[in-house]
Amino acid sequence: MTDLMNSYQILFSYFQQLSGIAAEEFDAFKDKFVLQFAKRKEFILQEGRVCQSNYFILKGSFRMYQINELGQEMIRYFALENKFGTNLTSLIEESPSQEFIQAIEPTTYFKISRVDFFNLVETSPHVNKAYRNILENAYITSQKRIYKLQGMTALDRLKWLNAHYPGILARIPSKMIASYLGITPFTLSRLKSEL
Amino acid sequence: MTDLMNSYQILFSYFQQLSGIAAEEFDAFKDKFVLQFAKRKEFILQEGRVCQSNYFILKGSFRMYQINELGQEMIRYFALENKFGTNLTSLIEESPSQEFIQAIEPTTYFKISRVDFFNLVETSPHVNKAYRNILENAYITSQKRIYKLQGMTALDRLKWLNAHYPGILARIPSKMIASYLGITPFTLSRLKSEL
DNA sequence: TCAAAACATTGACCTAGAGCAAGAACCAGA
DNA sequence: TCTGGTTCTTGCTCTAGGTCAATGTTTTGA
Repeated sequence: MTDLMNSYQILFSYFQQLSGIAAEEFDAFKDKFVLQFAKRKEFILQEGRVCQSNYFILKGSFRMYQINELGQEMIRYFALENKFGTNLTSLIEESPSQEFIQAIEPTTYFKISRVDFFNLVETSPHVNKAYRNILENAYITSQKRIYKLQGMTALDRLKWLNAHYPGILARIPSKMIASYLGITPFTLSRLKSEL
Repeated sequence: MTDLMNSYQILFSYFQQLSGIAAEEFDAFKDKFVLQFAKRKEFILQEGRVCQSNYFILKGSFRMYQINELGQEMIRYFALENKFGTNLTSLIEESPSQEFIQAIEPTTYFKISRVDFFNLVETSPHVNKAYRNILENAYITSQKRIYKLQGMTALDRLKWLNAHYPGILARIPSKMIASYLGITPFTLSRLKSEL
């Protein structure tokens, strides 16, 4: 099936860039990655459940978010095309997730189970290297986020987001952007006119 | 030298717990870790320089912080005893650090160069595993921090810090705690009476 | 041991951004 | 293509936490 072949090609390119893996090695494990589809607003992971898989977005987007004591959604991350995304904390610790993962748009993605994934990390030096890279980047991204969110005004944070993820304001609903930035949709609406 | 031996013992325990490494393997590379001392307020890393080493605290503490456009210090992390601490972003990317690392108290620590460290990560599966664990925890900690800092009131953040790092309020100067929590020392002073 | 400097507290203000209500514009799906 | 429900905007008001100034309290290093 051409579509699946093509999707594997995209995943292969991803691994190859991060680790220089050879096609033969990739072919040997690629079937651990299962192609999946999610409708708009479909939940991939519910709060309270242990995250069982790692996901690689082919087309569409996921959002990772929590709901706090006051019932407000707090978005931590938008997983866009060509990115792995999961609740790493839950996946690593096998602890109940405090996050939801939800498709924002109709989304095509690969899914690999925790067991298979960490097996690959342990047995394939190339996957190990790619995982290390994913972790390192996840960490770096989250550090940047801490520094950007703290100490900047809401307007500056918005400008930063816009510069860093061009086009995201057009693609993702404003209320989700607001949640990601830690401001209310009201404030965001007012700030957009100042951009 | 007893002191050095003892310090290696502590580092060995650390690695052993995370990876189950054997004493022989540890002994083969332990001399890559060099014992160092820093005076109170001594800088370990200056902003703008590429971070060259990873550090393991034996006694004392480091703080990692940035200075923003308005000249305010923003503390990201307190490295206490028995923890690795460095500017991972700069160390990994070999990019100029945007952070300072400074000893808060007189501090005894191990230092290992980037080259030696990543060599060990590549060649020793046990160190690789320990590094993975460090990265995973760094990531998890920073995720928690994002969720705690956003959406909680300043008082709740303070309570969280106090519960999570018992005794830190007595040990670390208030103005640093305030900076870590993203509030002013004035606000912290007022909040402490509400604890 | 003690002076100078750094740190902490408190009071009186001020402001960025929240909350809420009401209405307008925009979809998604049937 | 229409329609009912989301989403977005805008005005008004309110509050958590910031700023600044004045004063008291620790630290520390010579």
